[in-house]
Amino acid sequence: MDAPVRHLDQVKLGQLGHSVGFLLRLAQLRAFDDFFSENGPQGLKPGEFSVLWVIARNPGIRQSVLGQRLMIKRAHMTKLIRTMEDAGFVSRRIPDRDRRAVELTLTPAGEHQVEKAAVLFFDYEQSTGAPLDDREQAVLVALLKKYVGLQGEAQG
Amino acid sequence: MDAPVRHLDQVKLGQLGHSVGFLLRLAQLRAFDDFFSENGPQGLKPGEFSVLWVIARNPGIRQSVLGQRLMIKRAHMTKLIRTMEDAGFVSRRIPDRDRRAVELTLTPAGEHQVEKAAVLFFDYEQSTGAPLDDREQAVLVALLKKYVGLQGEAQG
DNA sequence: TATTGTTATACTCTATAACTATA
DNA sequence: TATAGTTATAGAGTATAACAATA
Repeated sequence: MDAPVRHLDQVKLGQLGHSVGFLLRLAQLRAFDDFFSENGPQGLKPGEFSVLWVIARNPGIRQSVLGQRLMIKRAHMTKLIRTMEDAGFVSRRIPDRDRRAVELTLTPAGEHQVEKAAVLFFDYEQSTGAPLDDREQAVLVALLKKYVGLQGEAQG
Repeated sequence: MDAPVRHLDQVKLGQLGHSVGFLLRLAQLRAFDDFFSENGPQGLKPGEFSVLWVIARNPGIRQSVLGQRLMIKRAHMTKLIRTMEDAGFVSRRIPDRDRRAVELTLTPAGEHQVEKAAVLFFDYEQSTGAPLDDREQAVLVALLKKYVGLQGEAQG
C-alpha cells in the first residue's frame, strides 16, 4: 500500500502523461493564461487579438471565413465582432454581390491597436518558450502545424 | 489591392501562424472538442475524466495536489469533486493528521467508470493523432512535456 | 433549399474574493 | 499567520437551436 499522495512530484499520471490532448491542455494554460490576465496587451483578450490580427492581414475578409480559420463559432464571432466594432477597431461592410455576407476591415484605430498589441504578444511568445531552445521550438511549431492541418496556407 | 478573402486557404496568418500559443489553442480544439461533445465516454467531461483517472492512480491523493497537477483552480475543484461524489464515483476522507485536508479515492463504481472511459479516450487519442506518424507523435509529446515542465514526475 | 449572420439560452471553465476550520 | 477547502459571483468561451434575409 502506498501512502496517500501529498506532493506534486509523487503524482502518477500514467498514460495520461503521454496523452497529446492532455498535454495540449496544460501547455495552452501555460502559454496563455498568466499573460492575458495581467500583462494583457491593451486589455485585448486572446480571441480579440487574433481576430484583429487576421483582419489586418486580410482586409475585407468575410466573417464566416475568419471564424472558420480561427475555429470560432458563428454565434461567438457575432459577439466578438460587435465588441470590436463598439470599441471602434473594426468596420463591417455588406457587399453588393452577396448581401448575406459581412466583409471586415480595421479602422485606423484598430490598426494602431493591433500593431501595439502584437509587439507585446510576440515578445511574450518568445519568453514563454523559454524551456525549449530555438530548434526545439521550431520543431514544436512544425509538428503543431501539421497536427492542425495548417501547412499549405498563405503566408503573410 | 487584394480582392477580399473569401476562401479558407487564402487567409494569411503571418507571424500568428508560427505562434506556439495560437497553434496550441487550435490543436487543443482539434484534439478534444468533437470527441468530448458527441462521442464523450459515458458523459464524462474532460476535466472529470482526468480527475477520475488521476485519483485512480493515486488513491488518497489530496484535493489540493490533484488540482495543482491538473492546473484546476481550488474553487473549480470543489465543484468538480462534488459532482463526482454525487455521481457516486469519488469518496472523500478527512485525515486525522490534518483535518483541513481532503483525501480522495474512487468508489468501485468510479473505478469501473474510469476504466471504461479510458479505453475510449486513449483509442481516440490514437486516431486523432493521425496526421502525425508514431515518431512525430513521440517527439511532440516529449516537447510538450518539456514545455509544461512535466519531465521527472512519477510514472504509473 | 442552403448559406450568412443574428439572437437567445445554457453550460463549462476560469477568476476573484470572502469565508470556515484547522494548523 | 498560513493553509485547505468552501461558497458566491462574475466573466469568457462554447454549444445549440431558432430565426431573418438572401442566394
